[in-house]
Amino acid sequence: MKPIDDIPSKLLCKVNDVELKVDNDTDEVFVKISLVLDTVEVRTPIPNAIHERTKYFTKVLTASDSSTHGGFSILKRHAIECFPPLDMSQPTPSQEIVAKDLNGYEWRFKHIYRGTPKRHLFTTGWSTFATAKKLVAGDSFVFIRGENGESLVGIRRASHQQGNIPSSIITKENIYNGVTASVWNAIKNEDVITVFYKPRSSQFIISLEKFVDAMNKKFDVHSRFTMPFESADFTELRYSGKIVGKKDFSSHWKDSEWRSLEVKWDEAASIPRPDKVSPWEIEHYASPSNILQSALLKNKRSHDSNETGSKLWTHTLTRGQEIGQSSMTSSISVRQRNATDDSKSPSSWLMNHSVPTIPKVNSNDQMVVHVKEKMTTDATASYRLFGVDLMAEDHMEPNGSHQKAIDFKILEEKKLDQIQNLTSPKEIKGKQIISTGSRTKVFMQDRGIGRVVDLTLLDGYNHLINELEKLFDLKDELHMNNHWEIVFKDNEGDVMLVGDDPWPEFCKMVKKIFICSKEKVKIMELAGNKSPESG
Amino acid sequence: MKPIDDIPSKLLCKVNDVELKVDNDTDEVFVKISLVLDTVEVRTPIPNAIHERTKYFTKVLTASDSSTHGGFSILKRHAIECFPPLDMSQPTPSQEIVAKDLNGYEWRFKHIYRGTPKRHLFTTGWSTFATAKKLVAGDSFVFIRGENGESLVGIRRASHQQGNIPSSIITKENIYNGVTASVWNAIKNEDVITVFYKPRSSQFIISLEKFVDAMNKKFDVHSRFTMPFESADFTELRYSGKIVGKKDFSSHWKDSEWRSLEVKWDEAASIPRPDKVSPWEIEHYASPSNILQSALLKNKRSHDSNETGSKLWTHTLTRGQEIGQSSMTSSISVRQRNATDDSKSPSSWLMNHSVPTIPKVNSNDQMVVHVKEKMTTDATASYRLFGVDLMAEDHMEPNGSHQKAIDFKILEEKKLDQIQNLTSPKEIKGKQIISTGSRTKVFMQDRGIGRVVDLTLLDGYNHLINELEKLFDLKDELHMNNHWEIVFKDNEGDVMLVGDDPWPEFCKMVKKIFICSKEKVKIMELAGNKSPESG
DNA sequence: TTGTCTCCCGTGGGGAGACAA
DNA sequence: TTGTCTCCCCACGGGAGACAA
Repeated sequence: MKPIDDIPSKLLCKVNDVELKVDNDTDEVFVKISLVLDTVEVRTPIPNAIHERTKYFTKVLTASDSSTHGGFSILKRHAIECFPPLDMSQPTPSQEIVAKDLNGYEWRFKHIYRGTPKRHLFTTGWSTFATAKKLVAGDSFVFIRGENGESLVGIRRASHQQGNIPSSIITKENIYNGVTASVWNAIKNEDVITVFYKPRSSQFIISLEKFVDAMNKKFDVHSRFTMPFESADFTELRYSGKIVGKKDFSSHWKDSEWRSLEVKWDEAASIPRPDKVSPWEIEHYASPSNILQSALLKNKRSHDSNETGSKLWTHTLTRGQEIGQSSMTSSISVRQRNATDDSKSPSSWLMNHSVPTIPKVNSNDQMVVHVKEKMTTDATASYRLFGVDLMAEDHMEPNGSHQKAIDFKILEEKKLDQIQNLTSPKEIKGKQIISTGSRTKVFMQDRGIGRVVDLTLLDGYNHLINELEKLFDLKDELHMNNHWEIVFKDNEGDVMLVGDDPWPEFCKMVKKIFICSKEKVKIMELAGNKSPESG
Repeated sequence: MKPIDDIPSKLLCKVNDVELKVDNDTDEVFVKISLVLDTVEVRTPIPNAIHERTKYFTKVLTASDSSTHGGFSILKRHAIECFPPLDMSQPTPSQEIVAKDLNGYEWRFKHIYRGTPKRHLFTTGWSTFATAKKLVAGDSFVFIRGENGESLVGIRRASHQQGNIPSSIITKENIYNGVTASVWNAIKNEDVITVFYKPRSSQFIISLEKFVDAMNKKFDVHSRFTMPFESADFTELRYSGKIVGKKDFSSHWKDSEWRSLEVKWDEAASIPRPDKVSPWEIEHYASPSNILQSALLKNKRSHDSNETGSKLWTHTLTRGQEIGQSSMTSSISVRQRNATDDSKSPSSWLMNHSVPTIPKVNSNDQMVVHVKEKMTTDATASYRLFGVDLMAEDHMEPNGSHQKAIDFKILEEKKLDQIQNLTSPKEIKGKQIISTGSRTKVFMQDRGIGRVVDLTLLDGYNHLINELEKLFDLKDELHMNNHWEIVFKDNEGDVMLVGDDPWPEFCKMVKKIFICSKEKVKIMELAGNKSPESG
């Protein structure tokens, strides 16, 4: 039984059903998608209700908002747009705002207009909410005023924070076997394939349209491209690079285009970027007008091709790729966004801010269209669908105690699975060569976002420390040496103190650099809940 | 592909490896067991160390203990037995008690003797601990006084509290498929089968001896039996009942005895009981003298049958049964205990109270015997299988905690914990090593961060030891040689004691150096780990 | 001897205006 | 207009003896 040998690297599917879901613990949204192979008839579902224009606002939490002292500042225009008007004749007008979250729980906030100068605030009720949702500075608060009075609240976490902690008794191998076996069963029995899409982490379902487009583009070695990313504040960043290699990187999955393009980025970036990408993630490098044009074309076609839009390629995940590489590629919060993205449309807006709830998208179109709308919404928003995401383990560097649990997991799995051995030796070597000396990721404890240093531009440890202090705005803290420790993971996966090796040796073997506090953190759980700034 | 049809309902296996583990979040203990089908040869490990007498106590938390007001009352005899003596000449004698938990975290408690009448209390530090571990009334606190001053704390939760929450995106089908596929692969490839045993919830591994016994007992419909359970305060409860049905209840697994007996209980009970049981869970109803007799017989036989003791039946789990009923990890807390249980023997007491184990058996027997001895030790104590004291959820092992430290702590400590002892960036600057020659990594147990020594700059073992003491801030500890063992992995991957080879030879073959506690070395030998870093 | 209660008091945090970016 | 600070004050909870089981 080696189902992997008999499963093609991609499967043409139709969308059978889509369920929007919320993780009850984390408020993380995801979509459960049921797919059938394209040979099977798709059922025709009930038309959708009509989407109405919706008032809403979102605000990235400031340090004050998320601190334990006091409440939440509401921007004036947000208060006016989304809350019932206050009786301004009173000295300190106030009212109670009630709103439900994605789980259906009701939250009550005292909305008060006070202070000198006057401003809008949430006081009573806010800290309960912030504590319950474990909000920290940088996370976002979303408020949607319901037409019927039923308002909604939602959150969106800043950098990619920990999703689900995998049960410690479920190994990656197990999940992997489970997924492949499930897919195989679905193929054999013409059964549905149930998959999960998590925004910003799933990468295994691609809309057929997108896939075909990518195949037609014919990316060759040496050709230049751009790829959209998401910055810390959710805005789009676009980086350009050059394709330097093109092949099947997984021996298990022949003819898989998934991450088949090896790339070199033009410039350094503040966010981590993969060194292998899939054709559908990138665009040919073009002038802005070109981009606009191709966008328009694409938009047009998407309106015509309802049928194809409902079809998806399911990229079967590969052991070497997903399991082996996930730790490298994952923390990348890669949101591809198409230039055609109408970020002003309410539905896409909602998705972007993780308040998908309650499908208000309503059309009289048929299911295919309906699905397609939703899929497109997702696709437009992120261009990545899906995955049984072997997820949490993906995001290994960021902060917090949870993260640590995951780190252990990874280490453990490495030990068990000998992951390194599963990927082809060539691949490993190639990767080392590419990552050596040019771009090295740096992570700092309690900072969710990784940075990158180019060691080839530095001439020694002192220089490196200067650079790190600059990157993380540490002034002289690292040189002062009373709080931080600098360590690195080497090419053998060991974590070593920075400074023991000669500089050139260090540059050759360093994979990632970490800055950690020296302080013994006794209570990991508690420490993990505090915001970096307040702690 | 329907592997389920081709996997027998039970597999005869030998124990290949056992790893004690702790869930970092919950302090829940579990064991990772690697099994090989009985056809494969089992390797022969080194005999076991001697278990020493250990002082410990456990206390079920009262409402006052777990309330947010005030501290923790310590019974007088516990304080006297387990804490250093207080200076009773003072008006309110007090001291600080330091102890590590299974994760290696240190907890500090103020132990004070005060009030009228005088009593022993934990004050400062207790509430932090109780909060962090999320203790509630009814949970238990465990304290073990280490011989070397390194005391240990642990917890044991009262009723079966929820263990790992399965990730919302991993379906039961997926796990099920994963498990069956993994087992199938192991069968086909004669590979190891890795399973996880969780005390009080796993029921799929049974010692061969126990299984054969059960088969010989021939339980028939209408025959009466007793079955042991565990009450809320961890004491044994024994309920009797009658067998009312007997058949394969799972259509998937033919000839499976697993939960093949439908039963009716004699009386109502305060704890949930299953209505289907497996033959090895129950005993024929008998008078106490009969029980004693059969116990003696069994004990005798167990000494004769070294070979069979190391074999296990792995009951392949079935969809309806495992996935459905045990909900992945937790369910009815069925503790089998044999009437022969000598609950006065220290080991059984320890196990029952979640303080374990280290098999006190030392023998010069071979692996099979060794494994078997472990099994028998456990079996004698509780008749519950596996490994080294799996009884309690928070089972702790004085030496075992180190083991855990390794599995779970490595990265964490690397990042946060024990960093303080290490060199600082300042030191780094002045300490640039010129030689690019021989750099050898050194790792110390419970220190996450590796260091490097240059052996070419050293002229012998003594020098090396000096250097190691410097690197890890050990003063004279290595020379004192009462706690640490220095070992190395050589160019053939073997782990050897440092000092046996001539210095130049050593320099030629050493790959990595490890500093381990002597205890840990023993554990490694016991568990058969191949290198300190993995264990 | 030890579980619970009540009293005492310090800390932390929610709510307010001040102030400055 | 809105983010941060500081001040104020109260509630919560840790530490103590009282008291009773």
